[in-house]
Amino acid sequence: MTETTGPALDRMLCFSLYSASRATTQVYRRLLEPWQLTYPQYLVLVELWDRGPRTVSQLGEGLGLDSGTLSPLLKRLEKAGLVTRTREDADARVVTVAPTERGTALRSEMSELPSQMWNCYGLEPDAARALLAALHSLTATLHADAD
Amino acid sequence: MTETTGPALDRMLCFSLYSASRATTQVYRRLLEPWQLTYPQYLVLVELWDRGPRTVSQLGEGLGLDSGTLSPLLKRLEKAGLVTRTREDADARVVTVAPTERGTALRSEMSELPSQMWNCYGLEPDAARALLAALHSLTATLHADAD
DNA sequence: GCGCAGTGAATTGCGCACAACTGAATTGCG
DNA sequence: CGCAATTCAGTTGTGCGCAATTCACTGCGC
Repeated sequence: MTETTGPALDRMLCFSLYSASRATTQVYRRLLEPWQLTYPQYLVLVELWDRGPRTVSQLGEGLGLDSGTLSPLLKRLEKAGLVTRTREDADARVVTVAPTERGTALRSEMSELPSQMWNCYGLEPDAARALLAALHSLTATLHADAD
Repeated sequence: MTETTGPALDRMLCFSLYSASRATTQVYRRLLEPWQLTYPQYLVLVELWDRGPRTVSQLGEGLGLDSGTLSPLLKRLEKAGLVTRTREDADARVVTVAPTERGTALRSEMSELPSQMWNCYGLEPDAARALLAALHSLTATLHADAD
């Protein structure tokens, strides 16, 4: 039988998401420690590896973050020598972010990371797919609510 | 057919959790606005309503937060007149947090909030239960991994 | 009683998130 | 062309998260 009573927080979906999300970033913190990267910084690199050079807006679109979060984060990645930030000639408002050679090299250095994470999750492929789909759908619904 | 390719971030469970979690707190931000409460502050109140006065450690246990997060947060709740913080006579290291009359009154004022959230999620009861269970299990697994 | 390891909360420092704002650059419209 | 509206990145300010440290207090052994 599934619990329908019990601690209030355990019945709140928001709290389950919040807890699960923080639990994953804690695992990432450990895995990313050798590269001195934070989890959001890693996400930016994943996006750059996956899609190539991106403007700040495009990164914001992909990650759901605004310039208030990205600008300082990208500055730190630049300082770490992992990305370059170049203002476009054609439109001087736009800054394009591209991985440096070192930034690109990390892709293969870190290639085991995703499978390490899946091991940590300990989910069957079907369960993983179902959870992924449920979360995408939920996020889409919530973003739609926001209008 | 389910996508097995596509944007890298969309295949990462961590990112789905991160996105979904931020999407829920954004909805909460809007719903909590009338009371000028943040989502973590609301969680503290829920815990106090559910379990009665709690020490800082107990709150930390329940929410998975440490004193570094809770101490300033509780100070803000105290300043807002929603909780009291009293150092125990029996053990002066311990601080007990209790809702004030106003803090308790909020419980009924905000009683519609949970169902409003469930409406936003737009999930069938079965789907909601399944998601909740999957997330609890995942969080437990990840916490176990951390050892 | 005295010292001392251990505990509980608070503080410090850093990096997100996010709202609000700024300022430069561009677009579009008359 | 001229200029107002828009766009893009960056800045500022607040509040988490979390590691590391501090500080007061407790309890234990002697």
